[in-house]
Amino acid sequence: MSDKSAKPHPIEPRKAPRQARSNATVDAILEAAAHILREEGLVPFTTNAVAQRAGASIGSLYQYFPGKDAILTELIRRKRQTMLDAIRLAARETRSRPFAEAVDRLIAAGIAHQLDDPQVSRALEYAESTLPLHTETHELKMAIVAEVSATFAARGFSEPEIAAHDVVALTRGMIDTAGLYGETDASSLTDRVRRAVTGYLKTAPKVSRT
Amino acid sequence: MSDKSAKPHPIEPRKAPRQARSNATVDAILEAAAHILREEGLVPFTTNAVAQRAGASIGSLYQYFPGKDAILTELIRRKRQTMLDAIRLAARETRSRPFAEAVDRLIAAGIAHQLDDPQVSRALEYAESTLPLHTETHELKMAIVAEVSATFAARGFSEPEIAAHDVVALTRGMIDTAGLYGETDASSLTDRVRRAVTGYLKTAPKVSRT
Amino acid sequence: MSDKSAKPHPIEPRKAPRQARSNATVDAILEAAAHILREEGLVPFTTNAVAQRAGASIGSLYQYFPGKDAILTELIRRKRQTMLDAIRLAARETRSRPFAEAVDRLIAAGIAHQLDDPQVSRALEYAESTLPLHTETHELKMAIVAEVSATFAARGFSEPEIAAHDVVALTRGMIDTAGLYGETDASSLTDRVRRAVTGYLKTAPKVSRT
Amino acid sequence: MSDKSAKPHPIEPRKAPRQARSNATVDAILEAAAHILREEGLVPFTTNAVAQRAGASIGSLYQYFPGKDAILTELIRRKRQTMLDAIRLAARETRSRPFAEAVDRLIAAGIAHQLDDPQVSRALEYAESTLPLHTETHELKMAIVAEVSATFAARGFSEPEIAAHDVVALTRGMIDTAGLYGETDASSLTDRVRRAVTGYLKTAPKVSRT
DNA sequence: TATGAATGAGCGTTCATTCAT
DNA sequence: CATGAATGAACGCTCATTCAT
Repeated sequence: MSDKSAKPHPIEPRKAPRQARSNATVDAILEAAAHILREEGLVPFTTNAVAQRAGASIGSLYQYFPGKDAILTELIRRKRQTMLDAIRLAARETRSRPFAEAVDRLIAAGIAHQLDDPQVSRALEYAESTLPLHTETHELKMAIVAEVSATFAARGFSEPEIAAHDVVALTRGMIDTAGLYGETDASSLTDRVRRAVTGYLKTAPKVSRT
Repeated sequence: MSDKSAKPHPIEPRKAPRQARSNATVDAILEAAAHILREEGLVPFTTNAVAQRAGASIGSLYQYFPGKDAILTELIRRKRQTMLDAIRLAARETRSRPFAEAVDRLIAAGIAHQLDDPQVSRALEYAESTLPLHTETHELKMAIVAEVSATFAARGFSEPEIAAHDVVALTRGMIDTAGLYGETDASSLTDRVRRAVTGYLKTAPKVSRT
Repeated sequence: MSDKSAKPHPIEPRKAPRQARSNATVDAILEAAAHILREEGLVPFTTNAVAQRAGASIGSLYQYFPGKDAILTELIRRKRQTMLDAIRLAARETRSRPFAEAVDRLIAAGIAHQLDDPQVSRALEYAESTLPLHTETHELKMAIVAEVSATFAARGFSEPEIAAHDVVALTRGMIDTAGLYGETDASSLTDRVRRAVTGYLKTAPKVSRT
Repeated sequence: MSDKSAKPHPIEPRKAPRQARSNATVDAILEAAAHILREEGLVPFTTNAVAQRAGASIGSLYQYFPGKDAILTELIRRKRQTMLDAIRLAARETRSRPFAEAVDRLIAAGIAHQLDDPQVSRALEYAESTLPLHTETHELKMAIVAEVSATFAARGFSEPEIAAHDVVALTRGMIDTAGLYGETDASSLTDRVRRAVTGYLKTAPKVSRT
C-alpha cells in the first residue's frame, strides 16, 4: 500500500508471530482495522485511525506491526486461514458422500466467509493486489485451491486445478456481486451458485476409466 | 480565508473536449491514467504522476478534469460504454439466432473487454466502490445488465434480471481471476465460461408456456 | 477517493494545550504567525511559513491547529481577550471616579493594545472579515463594546450602545492610522483621541433626570 | 498582493494610461473586479475570475493590466480620485461659508464615498497595505489630507496636518464600522461623525492672532 | 513496554501569468 | 488585438513512521 519502497519495511509481524497473533492488543488492532475497512474503506484506513479505534497508541501499533501493509496482510492471512479450515473440514466430512453434497459444502463455506463482511473482503482483495507478494497469504490461497482441486481429483476430474480455480473464481464473483447489492439471503444465493458450479462441472473433462 | 467548502468538486469533465487539441490532451491524460493503474495501481495513481506521464502540466490536467476522481470516473465511463456497445451489438446480431450463439457472443464481448487490461479493470472496479455514486457510470452499469436481461427475457427466462446479474458476476469473476493469473488465451477461457453460464441457464426458471 | 467534503475543518484548536511542551509549541506557532503578519502581511502568511518560523514541522502545526484559519482565529481571540481584560479592569477601577478619568483609562487601554503591533492588528481585522464567523471571537468583540456601553450607561447616556460603537470605532480609526504612519508616541495620540471622544460624548444624548 | 517579486511586474497600466482608463474593456474589468471584491472578497479575487466576469479573456486582461496588483491599484486610484474631487469641490464651495458648513460638506463627501460600497473600500484598504507603494495612489491620499489640511489652515488651526489626519482617520473608522454593521442611514451617521469631528476641532490648537 | 508529539515527503489543487494561434 | 490552453510554483493539508520520554 505504502510507496516508500526505499526503507525496508518487512511485512512479517515484528514479534514472534504466534505470540503476536494471540495478543489482546493485536486483536484489538485487527478488529479496528476491519471495522474501518468495513465502514469507510481503504482510503480512510490509516494507521492513526486504526490505533485510535483500537484504543491503542500509534506507538503500540508499530510495536506489533511493522507497518500499515502488515495489518492488511495479517487480516488477509486470518481470513484465509479460517476459510481454508472450513474448506478442509467440508472436504473431510464429505469425502465419502455423494459429490453433490461435497460441492454444496464447499459452496456453503465460501458463502459463509465471503457474504459475511463483504466490504472487508472486497477491500482486502483489492489491497492484496497492490501489496508486495506475501508468501504466507499466497500459500494459503494456493492451499484453498489445492483443497478444492483435491476434492475434484478424487472424483475423477482430469483437470482438477483448472476446475478448482474456475469454481473458486465464479463463486467469488457471484458472492461479491451479491454482497455489493446488499443481498443477505444465503439460501437463494447458494442455490444459484450451485447451479453455476454444477453446470460447469457437469461438462468438465473426466479421466477416462477403462 | 480558505475556500474549501465553498466549491464542490464535480466529477463531470470541466470542458467538453471539443477541439482536436483538447481531445488529444484528454486522451493523453486518460491513457496515462490507465497506464499508471495498470503498472502501479491505485496508490501511486496521483494527479501529478498522471499529468507527468501524459506529458501535460498539472494545470492542464485540472483544466480538463475537476479532480482525481473525475479521471477515474471518465475511465470507468468509457470502458463501460465500450462494453455496452459491444453487448448491444452482440444482442442485436444474434436476436434471431440460436440462444447458444447469443450467449457465446455475450461472453466473447465480456472477455474481449475484461481480459484486455485486467489490472485496469480491477483497479477501476475497486475505485468505483470508493467514489461518490456517479449517475452516468451507474446507469451504464445498469444498462449492461438490462441488455443481458432483455436477451434472457426474450428467450423465456422468468427471472431475467437475476440471471443477468449472476451471469455477469460469474463471468467477471472468472475473467478477473484469469487475468490475475496472466491467462491470455481467450479460447480456453471462453469455453470454460460458456460451460458455467450454460450450466447455470439450463436450470434457470422459465416462463411456463401453455 | 478524495475525502474533502467529509471532514469539516473546525476552527477550534485541535488539542487543549495541556502540557508545558504543547503550550510551548502553540505559543511558538502563534508568535511566528504574528511575526509573519507583522513583517509580511496576510499573503505570505502560509502554514508552511508559520511552521518553519516557529521551528516546528508542518505536521506539528496541524496537530495543534486544524487549519490556517484557526491560527488567525486564535490570534484574534487572544488579542481580544487581553483587550477585554484591560477594558474591564479600567472600568472597574474607575467606577467611582470622575467620568473623564474613566474615559481616559478606556482610551489608554485601547492605545496600549492597538498601537503595539499595529500591522498585526490591521491584518487580523481584515482577516476576520474573510473568516467564517467564529462565535467566541465575535462574543469577545461584543463583550468589549458591552463593557464600554455599560460604562456609558452608568453615566447616564441614553444610547450607550451606539456611543460605545462609535467611540470604539473612532478610536480604532485614529490609532490604526497613527500606527500606519509609524507614530509611536502614545501621549500625543492619547491626547488627540481624548479630544475626539470627549467632544463626541459631550453632545451625546443623556437620560433626562427630573 | 502577489509575491513573485523576482519578475518585474510594473504596476502602471501598460498602455498609455489615459487611453487605458477610458477603454470599455478596462471599465468592464474594473467593474468586474469591484463586483468580486464586494461579493466575495480578496481571496476569490483572481485574475481569471475577473476576466470571466468582465466577459473578457484572460489575455485581454493582461493587455490592459500588467498584473493582478495593477487592477487593485487602479481601483484604488479611481476611488481616491473621485474622493479627492468631491473634497475639493466641497472645500471650494464652502471657502467663504461658516466653518461648520465646511466641516459638514467634508463629512458628507467622506460618507458618500465610504458608505457606498463599504466591502470594496475595506478590501482595497487592506490590499493597499500589502501592495508595493504606488506613487500615484499615495499622492492622491496625501492630496486628500492636504485638501482637508488647507481648509483647517485657512481657519486658523495651528497644526492643520495633524488635525487633517486625525479627522480623516476617525471619520473613516466610524464609517467603516457603520458599513460593517450594515448601517445605511447616512443622516444619523453624519450627525454622529459631526459630533466627534466638531468636538475634536473645538479643542484643537489655533494660531494666536495678536 | 507504552505513549503520543514530532516529522516531513508528498498529495490534491489553485491561480498568476505567458504565448502560440 | 483577442483568445484561452498551457504552465508550474506554491499552497493547505495528511499520514506513515520514528523516537524521546
